[in-house]
Amino acid sequence: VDEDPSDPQLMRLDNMLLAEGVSGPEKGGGAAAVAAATAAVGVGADNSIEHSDYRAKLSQIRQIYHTELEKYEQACNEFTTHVMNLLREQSRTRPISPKEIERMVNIIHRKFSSIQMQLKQSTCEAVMILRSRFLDARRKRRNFSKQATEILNEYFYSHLSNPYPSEEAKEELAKKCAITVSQVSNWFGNKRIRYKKNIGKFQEEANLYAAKTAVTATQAVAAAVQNSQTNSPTHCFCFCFSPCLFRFFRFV
DNA sequence: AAAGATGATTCACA
DNA sequence: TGTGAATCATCTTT
Repeated sequence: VDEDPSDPQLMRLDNMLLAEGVSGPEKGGGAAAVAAATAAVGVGADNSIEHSDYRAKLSQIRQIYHTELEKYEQACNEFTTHVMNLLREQSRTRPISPKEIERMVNIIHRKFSSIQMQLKQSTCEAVMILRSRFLDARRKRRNFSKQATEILNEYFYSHLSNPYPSEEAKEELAKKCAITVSQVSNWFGNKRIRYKKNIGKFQEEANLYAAKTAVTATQAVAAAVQNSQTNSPTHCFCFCFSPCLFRFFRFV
């Protein structure tokens, strides 16, 4: 897919989350984080997500991740100082070595970092869910506008002898039709094969578009004729033998 | 609901 | 790598 929907922001978040190696699933704990993160992936009843919607939800997830992370950080610090205070109190009744304190702090930090890992994992999952739903939504087929098909058909039937638009032509068509270049490519791919399979079925359409382009060509000729009366007459000759006109006269 | 139309995807090939 | 062909999935028409 050349129009990759993967948002650079999303990739950054993914990479950030995955780079540190998310640990294996540890059940229990971090449930609140999972709930918070996945809650951000709510979708409409029709299960479709607009691009802006998608971005909004993505930043929502990111925000949840960061606030949760901050909360854990704070909780970790608070708990550590709490334990330190307890140890200090205990030191009045029994001797406590610095090594024991260090060990305690280590245990606490390990515990909290494992919780943070779970947070990362659940955020990752939430992003994945969001992304897959977004992709599903994009997968949904929607017909092009009438105007767009008109433009595409005009090109197709006026280039019937070689209906292979160049990359530049595709880009221009895409721009005119407000679709992507790959959609233009798809359209032409489908059109060529379907036209070839049943030329008879498309005859009417072909005539229609040949006539349509002929009319514009005729108008151009008329303009050229008028122009040639005041300027050089060579232009008129060129217009008269345009392929569109030629085809038009063959059909009618 | 069935049939037809149409945009997208997949795969093979030159 | 662009294309043809087959096919899928969804939209539109009947």
